Amino acid sequence: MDILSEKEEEVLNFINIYNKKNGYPPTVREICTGLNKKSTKGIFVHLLNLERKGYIERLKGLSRGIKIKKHFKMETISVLGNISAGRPLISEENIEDGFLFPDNVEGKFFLKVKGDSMEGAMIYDGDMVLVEKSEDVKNKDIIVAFLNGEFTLKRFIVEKGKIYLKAENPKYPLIEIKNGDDFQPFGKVVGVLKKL
Amino acid sequence: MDILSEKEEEVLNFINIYNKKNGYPPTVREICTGLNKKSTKGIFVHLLNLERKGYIERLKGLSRGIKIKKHFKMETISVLGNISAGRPLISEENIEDGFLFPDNVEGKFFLKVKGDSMEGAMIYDGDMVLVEKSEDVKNKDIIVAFLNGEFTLKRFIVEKGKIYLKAENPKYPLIEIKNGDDFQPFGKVVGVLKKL
DNA sequence: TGATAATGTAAACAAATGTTTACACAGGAG
DNA sequence: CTCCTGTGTAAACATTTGTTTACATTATCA
Repeated sequence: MDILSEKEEEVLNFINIYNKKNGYPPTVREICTGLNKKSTKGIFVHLLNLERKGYIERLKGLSRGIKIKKHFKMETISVLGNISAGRPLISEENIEDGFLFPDNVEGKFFLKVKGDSMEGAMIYDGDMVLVEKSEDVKNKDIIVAFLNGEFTLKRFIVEKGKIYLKAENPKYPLIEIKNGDDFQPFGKVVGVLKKL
Repeated sequence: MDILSEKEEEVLNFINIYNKKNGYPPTVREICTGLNKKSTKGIFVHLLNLERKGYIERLKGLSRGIKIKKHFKMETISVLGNISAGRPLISEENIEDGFLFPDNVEGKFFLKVKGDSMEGAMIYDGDMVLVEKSEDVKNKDIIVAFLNGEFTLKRFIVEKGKIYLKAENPKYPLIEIKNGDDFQPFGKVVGVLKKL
């Protein structure tokens, strides 16, 4: 990735902070006043450079049309279950197999765990698992998957050409994925959040 | 809080989803096309109502000047340590007493724990504690505090009129806060995120 | 030093966008 | 039915804002 000039760095940083504070990106003029510039020209050039170097994306012509590329953005993670007004994105209808399941959020998000099937992996009832949406799961990952009409949280096991879903609790049987099964990995668990 | 009409609910929801997906709020016209309306008038009225009822804040005249009030917004939490370009908000200078410490984020955020002083509370080296910024801490809360020039993570204990900071590990002594101490609670730990 | 690039000021232009006006239509309340 | 409210279309208007042009200033470097 191309290196940034001091000014470009300053601009990128300002956008990041502004975004964080206000919930939307600044206009070119807002960046100017924020950085004590009297003309938009310089900032405009910096924005072009930041785009050329791959740090941001510009939606040409649109107001506040600045998107900081994922890697250079202060990261945020969606927290579910907090939509208390409007038609909830996480509704009762989306509770499948003990999980609160989102239907609209990209990237990482939390799911609330119900049940004791993963206690062996230190994941307990009421914990929030941090899931990274991805269909590319590897052997021994703990994954969220869609299996025969239900969502489930299990460890993904590949052994001797066979695929298994394993609960980390001896109470529950090992599940083998067979040819006729409707199996679709949804994402992998990358963290566990315990509420205190 | 005033109740919303079906249409208003629809608009609020659209804004929330749009915001989540794009990182900035929609324009009035974008809401229109999103909800299959050919005129901006209806949506504009809904926005006025949403503001009057306290669900959103409007920055009059500004493009994309819609802020969803905290309680009605899909919540996001800041994750530190991911600022990999620009002048980092979390810099080496901010690592105090084993914590990555933010200097710019409001509300809740994660701090990375270094050390074993809170193992008794299931908080281990490398975990991320979710901290809610607040100077109002209660007895037995696990808190982040500034004590005599350093930040520290301890359990806050009030007993017989005395204040103590207690490490959840017998290796470390109980600390009593005395009159001359420079003690300032910074926030309370409301969760622990373990990376898998 | 002098050339060149980077950065900035000032001003103008065009597009995007918030806001308003005029009017239409449907449904409910009196 | 008639009035009122909520919602909508269509169109115009004013401001905000991205973009461009012309030129000045500053920094860098051979």
